[in-house]
Amino acid sequence: MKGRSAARLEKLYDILSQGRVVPLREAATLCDVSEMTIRRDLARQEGEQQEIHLLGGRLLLNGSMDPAYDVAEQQASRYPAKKALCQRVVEQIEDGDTLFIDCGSTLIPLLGLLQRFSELTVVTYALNVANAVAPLSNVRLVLLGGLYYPASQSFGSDTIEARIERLGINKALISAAGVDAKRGVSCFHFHEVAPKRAAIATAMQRWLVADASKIGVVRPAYFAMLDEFDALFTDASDIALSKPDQPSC
Amino acid sequence: MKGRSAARLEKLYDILSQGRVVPLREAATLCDVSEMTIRRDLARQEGEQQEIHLLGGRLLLNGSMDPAYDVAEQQASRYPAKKALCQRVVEQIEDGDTLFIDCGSTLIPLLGLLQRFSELTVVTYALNVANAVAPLSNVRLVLLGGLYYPASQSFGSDTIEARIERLGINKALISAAGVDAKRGVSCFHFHEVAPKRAAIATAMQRWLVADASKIGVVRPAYFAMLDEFDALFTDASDIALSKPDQPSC
DNA sequence: AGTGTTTTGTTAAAAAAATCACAATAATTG
DNA sequence: CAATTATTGTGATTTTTTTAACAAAACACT
Repeated sequence: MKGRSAARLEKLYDILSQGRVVPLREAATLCDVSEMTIRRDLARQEGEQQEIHLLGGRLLLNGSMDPAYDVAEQQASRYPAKKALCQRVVEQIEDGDTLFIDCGSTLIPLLGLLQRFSELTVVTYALNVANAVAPLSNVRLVLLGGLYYPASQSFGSDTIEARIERLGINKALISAAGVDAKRGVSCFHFHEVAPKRAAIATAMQRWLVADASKIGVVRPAYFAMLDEFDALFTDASDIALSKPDQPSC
Repeated sequence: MKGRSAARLEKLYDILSQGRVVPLREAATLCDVSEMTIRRDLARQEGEQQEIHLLGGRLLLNGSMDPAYDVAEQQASRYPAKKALCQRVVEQIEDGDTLFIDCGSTLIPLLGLLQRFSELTVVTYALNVANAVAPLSNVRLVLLGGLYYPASQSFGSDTIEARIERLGINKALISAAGVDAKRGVSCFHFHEVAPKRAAIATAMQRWLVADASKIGVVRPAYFAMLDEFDALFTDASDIALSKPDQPSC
């Protein structure tokens, strides 16, 4: 029936699960069959869930092949501005810091820059942030869990405030979807309010990071006023800040 | 000089480091240049360290592209066995269930099979489980956070027990690294004991899922005895089970 | 502005990979 | 053992990806 095919797939899976990428040629030689047979084996498994993928004549295991990435599109908007912002932010981070990192796309470019430090702790409630930080061996990761909200790729819970307050956070890096000098700082999703407020309340330093497109904008959920922050990182120049003493760049 | 090119590479790197695979087309659109330019960018980086690879018209980050693999080291991951196990397990799952899903590789093949249900809730403390479940729109995801342990891709915390006990878990799917009829069920990492025990204590049904390679094996951390489970899913036949009344297959 | 350099886009050619169709082989069954 | 069925290999076809070459545009510098 499918014994032969399954046996080959198992063999290939075992090799691939060691983090290797195997050319189709090698796979065929290894299993002592033709390339066509391997192709057919791979097509057969497609019934359930695609496990082994054939990409450019090479077999690889990695999942998440779906090009259904809305994250990339979001990042496309004002990406250079966000990147530049993050570069300025990272200069203010010190070795050994415990950082609270907010959800959203603004702070994503920062995470790759954390490799330069020898030791850090990152606290977050966002799944994409956790995934970007998890491979970094120099960063201790604390993920605040709860119910998953796909729209913001983050978690919410009624105990998240209490859990954040137990953590010794040095610097809270807060992002926002809207920043208005008079009305305050806002975001899209209400479940984000609790963790943001808790981080602001607990952290020794609170930094607001928002590119120019957020300035003067108001979103559904207010979570803070501007003067609750110690610094505002932005590439906008036209906002009247009420804190001239702190480095607002 | 290399400002333009480097900026694009950085941008792509940031997107790719979120575990995505980006088609060359999309990359070109995203950077607002032609595909050829992206190709040239990628060729340029080859001087230093090969970071972004182009495979079959898709960009991916993963390293170890060298096909110089040792055939000799074929460690059996027993993937087909695990997959077959999971297929038997999924048959016992019902629509609307709230499932606790343990960490490790045993239960990973199950997650893709959850698409066939119309509505489920998955509770887990494993990052890889969360990532596999997050894209499923029919599954409500609850991730129990804490400090991240890379070795098991899971989280640990001193409050995880209390948080699990608040959840109404229908079926707890527990995996193990060792199953011994006399000595009990064990795992590698001590931080896994608390969530496992809490799930066993809370859940209405407890299922142990372990392939044959785990039977008769003992690992550092015991977390339960065999008779604490309502069912044992395994492909081994030689273990003397103490529960003949329940469906042990 | 004008020259030389670098960067980029377009086109065409080459190479590689994926698909298809059919023959050959091996396994299964009555 | 013959007949049927399933599985596999080979070669041709189509598609896609990669490479190469050249022209246009942007940039730097005098």
